[in-house]
Amino acid sequence: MDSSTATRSIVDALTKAIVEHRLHPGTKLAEQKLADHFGVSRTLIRQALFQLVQKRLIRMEPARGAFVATPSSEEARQVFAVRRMVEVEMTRNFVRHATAEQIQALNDHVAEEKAAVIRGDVAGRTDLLGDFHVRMAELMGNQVLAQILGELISRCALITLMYQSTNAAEHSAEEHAEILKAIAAKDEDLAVQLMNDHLRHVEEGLALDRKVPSNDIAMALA
Amino acid sequence: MDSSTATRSIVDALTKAIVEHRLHPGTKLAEQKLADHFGVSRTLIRQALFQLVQKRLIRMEPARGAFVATPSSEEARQVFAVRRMVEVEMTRNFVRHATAEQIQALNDHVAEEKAAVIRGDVAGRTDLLGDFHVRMAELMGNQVLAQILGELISRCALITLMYQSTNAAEHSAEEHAEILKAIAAKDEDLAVQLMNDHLRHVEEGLALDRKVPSNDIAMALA
DNA sequence: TCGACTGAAAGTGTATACAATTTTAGCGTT
DNA sequence: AACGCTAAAATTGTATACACTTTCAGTCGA
Repeated sequence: MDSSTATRSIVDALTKAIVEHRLHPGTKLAEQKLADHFGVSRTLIRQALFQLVQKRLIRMEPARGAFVATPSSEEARQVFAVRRMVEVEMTRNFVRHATAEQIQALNDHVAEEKAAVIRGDVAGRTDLLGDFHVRMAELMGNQVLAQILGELISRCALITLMYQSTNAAEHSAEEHAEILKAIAAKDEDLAVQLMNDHLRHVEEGLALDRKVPSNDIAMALA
Repeated sequence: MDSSTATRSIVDALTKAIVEHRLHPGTKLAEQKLADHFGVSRTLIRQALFQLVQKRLIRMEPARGAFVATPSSEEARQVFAVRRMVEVEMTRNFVRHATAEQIQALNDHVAEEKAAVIRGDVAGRTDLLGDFHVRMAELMGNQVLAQILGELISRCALITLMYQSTNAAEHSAEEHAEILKAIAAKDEDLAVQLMNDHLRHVEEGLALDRKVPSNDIAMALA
């Protein structure tokens, strides 16, 4: 394992804070402050920060410290391109092998999504919308897939915060339901197409061409 | 970046050693020995080890230390399943957008592979065969894809060492050439199919059902 | 008022110290 | 000879120390 679970729990806490938008892109993560907050030494904080660097949720600049990542629009496009590649094929395989129980599990999940939408629970909604995709991977019994997809979706949470324009995510729950209907009908091509469209819609809801608000004066005025 | 490049170079050195089979699955990686070898303190070694855990090339057991990973056959199957998902779609996209220069670059690469095969350079061959897939991702300009695929392929190097039965990898260079021919002909479906077959062949060349030589007595006698 | 300089404060990067756990070696008993 | 017990050695996990870099506040000069 991560060896000590202490480091793991710090990673999880920071990941959650970043994904749930309680820590904004660009925010400085001072080691001593984090150490005080978690009640441990900088040693463990550093271990956690290095892991977050690998998950691309933060970046570290030499001698300057750690900052919540600010993914470029180019990186955003690449992340979505990979998601489409992975999830299109995942959907195809899922349609082929899914049992009634697995489809029911996803159905329950979509019901939760809709409930969160109705009660206006934005944080819960965002969480659940991402989990839908990871859940599918888990139901296929592929942990490797689930983990990779989970990381891609974490990055999408950051991307969404930085570039969100329209609230196109509003329709995501409905699109999930549509996808699921096609899966239940064992309509492989339709399910794949709907998943592809869904991911395209999410990406199109972002303003990836917009100039991103930057702290870098020189760049902002270039 | 990784902050200090020191840690990075240790990670790279260990990764290389594991992927090139100079460190065998299950080998204990004692921190002080590594520290002495690299001429740094345990601090940097630990940072490197944690990164290798995330890359799934080693595992760490609480209070017992780090060991070169011994992926299970189940994990092996999952890694290959993900590779097929990713690479099938990658190939499809590559066929659609590849320029003549990009195809030529892959052609050159396959030529190198064949040269390595002919001169009997096993280490170089293995390296090049994996790079073919990463190279395609890079040529598409998708760094995110290239990185994920690179990690999957590192894991495959470990898997191959543990489960290799036939030397089916002998044919890989030829299969790469076939795939490339289909790409050059812009035959999307054929290229995709050949890539799928190729990955299936590599997986079939492994003895994933064979009992893996285990140090765990209890398990070996179960 | 603005800008450049300077020294203190804060922060990062690496090494070392030390408690806690595991491994190893030795010894006696059966 | 095989087994179990015990003490020493080695190893890990976390905290701390310290050198070096960056940041910031205040001061001086234009």
